[in-house]
Amino acid sequence: MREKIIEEKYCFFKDFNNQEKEKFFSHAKKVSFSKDEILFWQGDLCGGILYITKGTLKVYLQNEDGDEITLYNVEAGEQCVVNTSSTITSTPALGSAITLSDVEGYILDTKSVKELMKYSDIYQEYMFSLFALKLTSLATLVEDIKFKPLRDRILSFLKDKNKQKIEITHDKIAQNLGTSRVVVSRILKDLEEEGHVKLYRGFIHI
Amino acid sequence: MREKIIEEKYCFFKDFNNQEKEKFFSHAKKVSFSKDEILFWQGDLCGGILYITKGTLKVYLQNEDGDEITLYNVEAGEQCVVNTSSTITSTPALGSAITLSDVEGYILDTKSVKELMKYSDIYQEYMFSLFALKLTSLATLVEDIKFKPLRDRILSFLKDKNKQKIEITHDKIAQNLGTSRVVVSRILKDLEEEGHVKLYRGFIHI
DNA sequence: GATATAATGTAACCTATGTTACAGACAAAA
DNA sequence: TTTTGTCTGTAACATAGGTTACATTATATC
Repeated sequence: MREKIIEEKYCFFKDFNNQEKEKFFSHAKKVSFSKDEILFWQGDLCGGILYITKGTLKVYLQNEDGDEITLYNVEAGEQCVVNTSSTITSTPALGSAITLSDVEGYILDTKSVKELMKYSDIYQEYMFSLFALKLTSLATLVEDIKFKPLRDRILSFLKDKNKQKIEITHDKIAQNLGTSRVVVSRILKDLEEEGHVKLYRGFIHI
Repeated sequence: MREKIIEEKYCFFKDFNNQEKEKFFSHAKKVSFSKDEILFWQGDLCGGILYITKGTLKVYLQNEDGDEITLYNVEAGEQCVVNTSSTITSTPALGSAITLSDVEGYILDTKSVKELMKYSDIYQEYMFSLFALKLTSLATLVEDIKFKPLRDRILSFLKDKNKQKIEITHDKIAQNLGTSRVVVSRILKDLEEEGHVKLYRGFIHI
């Protein structure tokens, strides 16, 4: 049964009563995307909220020159705040979203989201905590970009993966942090010499 | 009658019915602060939301070295999202707030805020649109810091004031943008030579 | 294996921004 | 008027990060 996954992954679902669950599933539509698909562009209006059961997506900002910087990733059990914000206030998405892997999930359309919010205190509270959380993470991002040297940001980026072996290219890291590949390579080399990491083709060991 | 000011300044108040207004004013407490008072520090827990009827405050981030960067200002008729977020989710404030002038207003305590949110759809919707708005402004800030040259950020900063004569010191501008006074002076001089501004002691003409 | 493609290494360079240090100019207070 | 503090101007310098350009590997595909 598909629904099991949602119930396991999304914390607010555990607290839902049967009516709330019913309201959710009677309107949610099963969707799936393949890797590297754009879910929405900066400026688009989102018509619903995606609840991921499998896969990962990335939300990022882009300037005119095509330079980008990642705001955050979204995995199963998480809800994308840019998507949410655009959906419930009918405003343009402030960033773009792209799948980093094959993604499966359910989409709950705007109308149903609003109804469920009105009906369910639990759902509503979840929304607010989501906003609060992402607001904080954005503020932290501002602080990091402004005050942290790239070296530290790269190290944090790697350590946040919570893995020994991180499969990523220097180019991807550069994109995530909003800098260039050469700079990342240079700094990674330094970090290797200092013994913080060990570099291989396509992956990095901490 | 004091209440008039709130009703005029805050848009959600216009749509309130008498019961909603009653709920608000039966719990809101009149407060006033003098210039340069700290309302809360980064990390503090806010016990209520401030509704300003007079004056301006500034919300900013600070790193260990004391360097700071302004997130936004809040004026009469606006609600501070950092304050709001901390209050309704009982999480530490992600920035600090200081008054830029004498400030007057009403504080609605956490409990009353939550009750009013449950009771009033209008109030609730206002909250969400506030979050959405500030999320966007933070994302824009990230984009600006990362991709815009300081020159442009200074120009935008000045033009956003929507005045010919802007009374501000180079030092204040530097604090707002998270840079140093010398750099601001240098760039302002350039802007003056290009004919964009005219510099005086304590104020700037556009 | 041969070849093409992607990932990495590295050098040489440029520039915006930050830092330190000090001088002059103005304004308020005495 | 003198003094004191605040604001601005400017020079000289340091440096992190971005850019260009090209060589060198590793991996995948033929």
